Amino acid sequence: MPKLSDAAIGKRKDVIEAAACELFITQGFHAASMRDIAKGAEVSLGNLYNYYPTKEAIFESIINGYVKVIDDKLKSIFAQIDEPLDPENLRRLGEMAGKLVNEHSDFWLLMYIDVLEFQNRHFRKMFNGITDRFRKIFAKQFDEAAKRGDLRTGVDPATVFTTAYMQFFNYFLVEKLFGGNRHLGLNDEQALNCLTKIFAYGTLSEEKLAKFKKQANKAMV
Amino acid sequence: MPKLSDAAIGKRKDVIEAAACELFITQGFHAASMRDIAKGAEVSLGNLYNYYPTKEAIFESIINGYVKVIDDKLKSIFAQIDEPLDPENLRRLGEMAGKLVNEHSDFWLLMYIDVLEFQNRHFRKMFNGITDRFRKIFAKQFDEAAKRGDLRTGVDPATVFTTAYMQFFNYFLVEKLFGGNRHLGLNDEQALNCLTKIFAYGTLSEEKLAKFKKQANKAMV
DNA sequence: TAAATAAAAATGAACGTCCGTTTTTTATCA
DNA sequence: TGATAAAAAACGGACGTTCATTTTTATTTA
Repeated sequence: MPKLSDAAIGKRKDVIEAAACELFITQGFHAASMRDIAKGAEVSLGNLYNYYPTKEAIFESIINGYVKVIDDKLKSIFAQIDEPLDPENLRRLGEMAGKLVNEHSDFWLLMYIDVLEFQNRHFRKMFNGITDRFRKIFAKQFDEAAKRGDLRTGVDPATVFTTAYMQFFNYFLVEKLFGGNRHLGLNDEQALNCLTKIFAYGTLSEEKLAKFKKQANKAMV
Repeated sequence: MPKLSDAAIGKRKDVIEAAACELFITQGFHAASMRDIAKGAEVSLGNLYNYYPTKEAIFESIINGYVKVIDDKLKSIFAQIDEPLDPENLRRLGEMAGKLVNEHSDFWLLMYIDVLEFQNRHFRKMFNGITDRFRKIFAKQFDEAAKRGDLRTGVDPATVFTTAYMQFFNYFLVEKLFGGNRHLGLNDEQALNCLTKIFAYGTLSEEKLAKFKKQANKAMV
């Protein structure tokens, strides 16, 4: 048999990784067996080793692929946010965080596996210097907001944005994976409004808030 | 051999659970073997089954014990907070959350095991109705704060408090378990100040804030 | 065009080890 | 001695990985 095309190999790997991921996130890394992965991917046990040297290599490949997917989604989210400190945009950030969590909760389950079984070796970089990354992404907007005096004195826009970002993700993760079940006593819509409000009032200057109140939609205020 | 005293049995169980916990949190539930648990506890493999019917029973016993410990610590934390919406007290809540996370990160690792391998069966109750629990705990204070007009209009004190509570824990968990390493670009002290500030400004009425500013310590404003 | 070739891919049995649990044996002390 | 605890041995099965073998198919040859 001649060598398979890269595309064919890639396709097969996708099938294997989909099966493996499903097992990893439902039972953990060690509890998922190579036999079950093979069965799920409709590949023979031995053939798995033509595609990956070890079980851990499958795990790593899944993560690397997923990190790219999520990174891209995040980039597209940030690209949609022209004015990161505007309450309406903050709220949209929250909305999109919710969508991401609900559509890709696997990603965070893999992260918990990594925390537990690999000391978060594969995901550490996601949190490292996250504030500075936001500072770069929104450098222009943060700068202009500061010049305009949009922010309360002593408030660093990048830190605030990161805090809001983390809070949104944490809210939806608790709801989705930890059995929160309306843990704030609100539905998602209301919770988003509430969180956005806290961050808006918590970080914007009185002048900016006044401006915003004028044009705000009712649900927000 | 005569029957062991309950105290002796309890002591032995503590040793077994300590060894098991150590293994669970470093490698996950399935990767930790009964043989290693026995070795760690200096008990024979077979003898483990005189104390626990199954491996999962060990896990459950660890969790039940830990939940009690953490619940007690939380209760004592809340007992120290006479005025939950006062910025200084919010900050102290954050401090104590940090201490709890750093001293008992095992607890959250066990929670991640539970999320992964048991759909969070054993921990769900921790998040269920958490806001309403705070509403009860601080019923008097929230009521009086509302009467005094301490809060911005439309802000529910219990929700706000829960939000702050979650944010503090999440901050320290990211730092401790997810490789955050000053992910807000601040040290813990500064991060606490920043988070407290956001929540204070985000939720307190202008009058209350003015009052607070007068007597605030410098670091906070 | 059809058969032969050969390298790659796929297979599944086999390996040695370890798993959770059970059973049997031994030790202990009123 | 007799009940109980502890240790040891044994159980069947599952684990990740290896490997000799078979199957597959693009290319070469006739």
